This record gives sequence, C-alpha cells and structure tokens, in this order.
Amino acid sequence: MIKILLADDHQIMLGGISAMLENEKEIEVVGAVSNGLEVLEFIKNKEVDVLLLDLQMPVMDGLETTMHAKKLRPKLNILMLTTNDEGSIITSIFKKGATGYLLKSASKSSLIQGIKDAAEGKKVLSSHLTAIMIDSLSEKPSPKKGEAPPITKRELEVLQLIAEEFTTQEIADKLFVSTNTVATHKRNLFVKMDAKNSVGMVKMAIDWGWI
Amino acid sequence: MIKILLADDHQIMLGGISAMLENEKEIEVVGAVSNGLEVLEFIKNKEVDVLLLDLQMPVMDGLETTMHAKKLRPKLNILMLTTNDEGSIITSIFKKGATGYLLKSASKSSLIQGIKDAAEGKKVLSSHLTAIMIDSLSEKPSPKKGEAPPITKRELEVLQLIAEEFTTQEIADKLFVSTNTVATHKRNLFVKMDAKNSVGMVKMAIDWGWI
DNA sequence: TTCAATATCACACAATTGTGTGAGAAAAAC
DNA sequence: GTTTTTCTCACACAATTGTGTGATATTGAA
Repeated sequence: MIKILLADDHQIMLGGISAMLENEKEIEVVGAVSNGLEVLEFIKNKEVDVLLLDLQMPVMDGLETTMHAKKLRPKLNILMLTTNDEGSIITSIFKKGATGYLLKSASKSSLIQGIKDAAEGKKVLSSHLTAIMIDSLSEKPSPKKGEAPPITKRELEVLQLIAEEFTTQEIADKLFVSTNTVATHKRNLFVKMDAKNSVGMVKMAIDWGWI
Repeated sequence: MIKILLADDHQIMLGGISAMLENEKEIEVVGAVSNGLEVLEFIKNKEVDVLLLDLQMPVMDGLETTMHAKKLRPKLNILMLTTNDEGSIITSIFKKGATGYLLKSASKSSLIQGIKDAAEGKKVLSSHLTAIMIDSLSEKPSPKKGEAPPITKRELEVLQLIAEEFTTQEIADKLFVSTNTVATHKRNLFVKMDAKNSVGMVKMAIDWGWI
C-alpha cells in the first residue's frame, strides 16, 4: 500500500487526482493540502511514501517545499506536477531532490504508473518534458547575448587567479610582474567582459567554462 | 537521404555500424573517421546531416569535437555514442550542443530511429541514460566536501546581491538597512563560508545552487 | 522564561580594488 | 617590414572592501 500526500492550491486538482486514484488498491491518499507549509507540517507527524507536489503554489512553492521536505525526510519520494511551459526550471526540480515530474495533463494510467515507480525510487519523467529540459541545458553556454569576448592568454591567467581568491599583490607575485601590470590586465578585462567588478567577471568566467 | 559521418577510434565499431545501416535506403554513410580532428576536417569540405560521434576518442574526444563542429556547422545534428558508465557528463553533451545520445549497445532499430529523429533535429535520448543524467544533476549541489554551511535568510539575500555585482552601498539601499549592517552580514558570511573575499563566496554560492 | 541565534547599527582604520592617463618593449598579424 | 596587439610598468587617487570591537532589539527554540 503506497501512502500518498497530495499538494495543490487548486481544490479541483486535488479532487480530480483523488478520484483518479480512488479505485487503486495499492495506492492510498492519506492527505491533501494546499501549500508547502502544510506539506511540511503533515510529513512531520505522518507516514508518507510519495508526495505529489504542484510546482506552482502560494506561500511555499514546489521547489522550496522539495528542498525542505527532503531535509526532513530524505527518503521521501517526490513527484512534481507541472504544466508544459515550465521547462527551464526542470533541472532545478532534480537538483533540489525530486524523484520525478509528471505533466498535469497526464493520463490516469501514467499517473498511477508514475506513482508506483516513484514509490520504488525510480526516476519518473515524461519524455516531452525531458526534451524541454535538455533544451534549457543547451541554451546555457551563452547566458548573455552573443559570444564570449576574446581574452588574451595573460588576461585569462589573471582572471583564473582572481577566481581563486588571490589579491592583486599575490597574483603579481605569482606571475612575476608588478601589481600595476595585473591592475592593467584587470582593467582591460572589465572593459572586454563588461563587468562591474571581479565578482561579475568570475561569474562570467564560470558561465563560459573558463574556470 | 540522410548523410551520416561516423567517428569512432575502434574499427570494429565503425564496421558494425556501417553494416547495420547498409540496407537502409534513407541513410547513407558518407564517411568513417577515427578521431575528432578528422571529423572537423571532413565536415569542412563535405555535406553531412548527422554526425555519429563516439564520446571517448583519442586526440580530440566527443565533447570537444561537438563544440568545435557546432561552431563550424551550427545546424549539424550530432548523436553521441556512449557506454552506460558515463552518466556524469551527459549534461555536458547537451551543453556543448549535441542533439542526443545513444547507448553503444542500442539495437539496430533504435539506432536507425535515433538517426532519423536526429536528422529532423529531434532530441534523442535513451530513458536509461536520462535517469543517470538526472542522478548526476541531483548530486550536484554538494560538489565540495561536506555540507553547505547554514546561512540565514538575510545573509542569503546579501550574498545573492553581491553575486549580482552590487556594492555594499547599493545592497544597503535595496534592503533598507545601513551599510554597516550589510558589512556585518558579509563579515559573518566570510566566517561561515570560509572565504577570503566576495569572489570566493559567490563561487561557493554557485556550487551550492544558491544563485 | 531563559538562552542562542538573528538582525540591526556605529566608528574607525587598514587593505584592496578600481580608474584615469600615459608610455615603452616585445610578439603576432598583416 | 610595418602595423596592431599584447604585455609590461608608473603614479596618483577615489571608491570599495574587509576587520576589529562593541552594542541593542527581536525572535524562536529549549
């Protein structure tokens, strides 16, 4: 018997899912709540095998709820319910520790199968959403418009050392040049990378795979 | 007619794939090379619709090849061939611009279907490898040893604003507190995160998925 | 209720970063 | 073989960051 907790801010959704699962002998809906905080309250006291979680909720959304719920009950299996226009955050779902995701428009059979898979800890994914997720991954390399700016070899060295938390003085020592030189390299980097400060440059360097 | 280029450092693999595709009327193998450099040479001069690329190759591996090939021919569809023990880098495959991946142990029919899908630009994925990929995503949050330090809500806000290249003064204005307060939060962050400067904190924040 | 953690602020001061301007030598590109 | 880019350095100065020390009010947990 798989114990399920439903979480969705739309009563109709809760009702619909409950109805879908009503005749399933292996599945028992042990609760239905309408936001993340209530989820956390619920699982503190009661046993739950699978959490069916709406991504969009007031007070505490699915993502945050997943994070907190996983801390409370690391072995809890969480299935995220999404619409198909939320592809860009699907990777986050898994980073936070969810077991899988289902489309809200999923059929009864795929819902039930998904729950059973999740209960066993299997990853649950709709191929449709997976494709969207991959799209969002491939879009990553160029976070800003256009190409990575052309950086010289020396500038890259300086940038990498900045990323390693070295001061200008320390970088100068490592490269056997004066601090003025390092400062000039940084100055040029700021212009090329259009960054306000070292933090900005390092972030971009990470985005572009330079560190 | 889909024009295919094969790239694998194992002659047997090349032979095997060629044989598999021999009787396919819609697919034509226009070349077979054994490393990434040869791939780039090939696609410079000749027309190719789909590139079937081994992930592990000498001289230039599949990942690097994908990156360069995509620069040369942005519309080229690349299918990566992998064994099932390389899950952790599957996300990189897509980040570099590949269209999909196939298991080397794939059946003839799934290979052919995969190629046809790829030729149309469709994402190609084996559900098995997708699960591995997602595992590697969920593992990401703690790349360094140990746990992420406990940061308060306010400290997180400050940290996120630092990452957005705001100065202490600007952060203070945004949060309606004094610069002294922001400085104190930063001070505490330095201790908690064991960072030397803001750059270090932002790097860790990225590692831990806080920004 | 008491205690620990959080969030707030002040003042002072050293260290570091970022900017403006100018310039010479070496290496690479043309 | 000339031109451009890269790498180097200097000096000065404003802005920002990071540190040390101490203090008060609020909150939430024990």
